[in-house]
Amino acid sequence: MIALQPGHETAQIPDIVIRRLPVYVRTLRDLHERGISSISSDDLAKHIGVTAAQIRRDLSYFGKFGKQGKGYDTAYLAETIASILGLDKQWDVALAGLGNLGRAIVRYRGFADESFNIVALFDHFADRVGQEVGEMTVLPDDQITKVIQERGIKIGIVAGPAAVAQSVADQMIAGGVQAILNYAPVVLKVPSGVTVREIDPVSALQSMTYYLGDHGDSHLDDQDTD
Amino acid sequence: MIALQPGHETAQIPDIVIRRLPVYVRTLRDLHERGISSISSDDLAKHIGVTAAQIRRDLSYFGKFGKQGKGYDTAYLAETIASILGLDKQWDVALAGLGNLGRAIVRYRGFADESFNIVALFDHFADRVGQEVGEMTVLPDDQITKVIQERGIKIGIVAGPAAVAQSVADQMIAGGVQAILNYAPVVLKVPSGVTVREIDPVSALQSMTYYLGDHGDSHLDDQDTD
DNA sequence: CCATGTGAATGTTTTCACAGCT
DNA sequence: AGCTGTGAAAACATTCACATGG
Repeated sequence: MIALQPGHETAQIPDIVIRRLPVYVRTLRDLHERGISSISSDDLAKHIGVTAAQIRRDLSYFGKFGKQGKGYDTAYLAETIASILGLDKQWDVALAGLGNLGRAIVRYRGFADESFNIVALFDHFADRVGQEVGEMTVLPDDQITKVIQERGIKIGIVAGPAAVAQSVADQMIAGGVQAILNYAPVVLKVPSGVTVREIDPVSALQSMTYYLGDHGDSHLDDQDTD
Repeated sequence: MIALQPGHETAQIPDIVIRRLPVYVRTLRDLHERGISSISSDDLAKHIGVTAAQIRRDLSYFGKFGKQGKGYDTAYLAETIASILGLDKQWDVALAGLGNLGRAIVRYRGFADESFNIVALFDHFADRVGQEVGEMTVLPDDQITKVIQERGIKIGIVAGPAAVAQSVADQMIAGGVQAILNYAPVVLKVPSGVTVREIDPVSALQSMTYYLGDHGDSHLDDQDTD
């Protein structure tokens, strides 16, 4: 993790800015891989589908990364933002809930490639405990707190049904988890100091149907980042 | 779909409000099922994890649904909002991309329960074409436009890899799709009139790691609805 | 001359606070 | 007495527009 530049350490950075940074990293890495070593905020904005002013403003919270008249070095900026986010290390992740969704998440290679290793699996239901998934053994819920604490895991994924999601989250937090990715269709209550992001495809679909009616025109090119 | 009350037909309602409505519907239906027939904005806010003023303001875009001194009728409000969103009918959905993720989505019962039926499957890769998934035959990409048009499908799910996502989306849109749920880690370019919501768990995780560093305190109980 | 970084302006969203209805 | 619905205020986010530096 790099040091922020002087005058930036204490600024309170809006969460909405933080949520856009991963998309910048992904896009900049892609540009770099395609042989583009430098890019203006204008061109980057076109790739991402936001405004150039927004990119410049977002970056200004962290320092000065561009060269006037030239633009940004794609490789340097990608790895600088990645470092600000803490993506220059691998993070251990615990996952609870091994139904269809949980298994698909364990099989998914995208997390490991992007700084996250799922290293512990839990399930509420006895018939799943002891099963092997992705070379790991599924443990019972009552071990969540202990295992997370022992291994120093800071990130949890909740993939089980709504009815057990809060209890699982509570046990993860008791073990020291400070970030939860929640796939359950329920709003988790967490103490301050814990960040939650919801993955809610059903709500996403249900909100889009509004624009399929005879209401107002749709006209949004929404770029939700979750 | 119910008629909006007079004076509300033409108001331009913020998308951020629309995106919160599914959570209101879900919570109100749950309260109703648990035998709670009436609730104040204050109590509803506590259940959802937002402020009471926000709920009242959000609802005010659509009409007056409460009884002063009493609160809201849970069943009535749930079905009224559902109707505003267009959830009082089932919507046909086309899905492209039948890797692990796509198969998990087809198997997932949550969509069908919440107004969405996946009725057509497509894949770019020849070895998946012709396979049976969830009692449907996987069709090749070059049939996307035709089948969507013939069946009048308005909603698409893009579950394939980033490299083919834009091309698949373009073909869906050519067939008449106006709403896309995008699981691919790429920003889709779509014409005005088409709504896109991103499902991006990797970005969600990557943004939370920011708060696990020695930056500012985490303090957010984020309620992302996508 | 080009494109950043940023004050200032604008636009949007949330919250306050209370008049008014039941 | 309790709680809604909503003007007005405050907070927040985006965009403009330009001085500045390479």
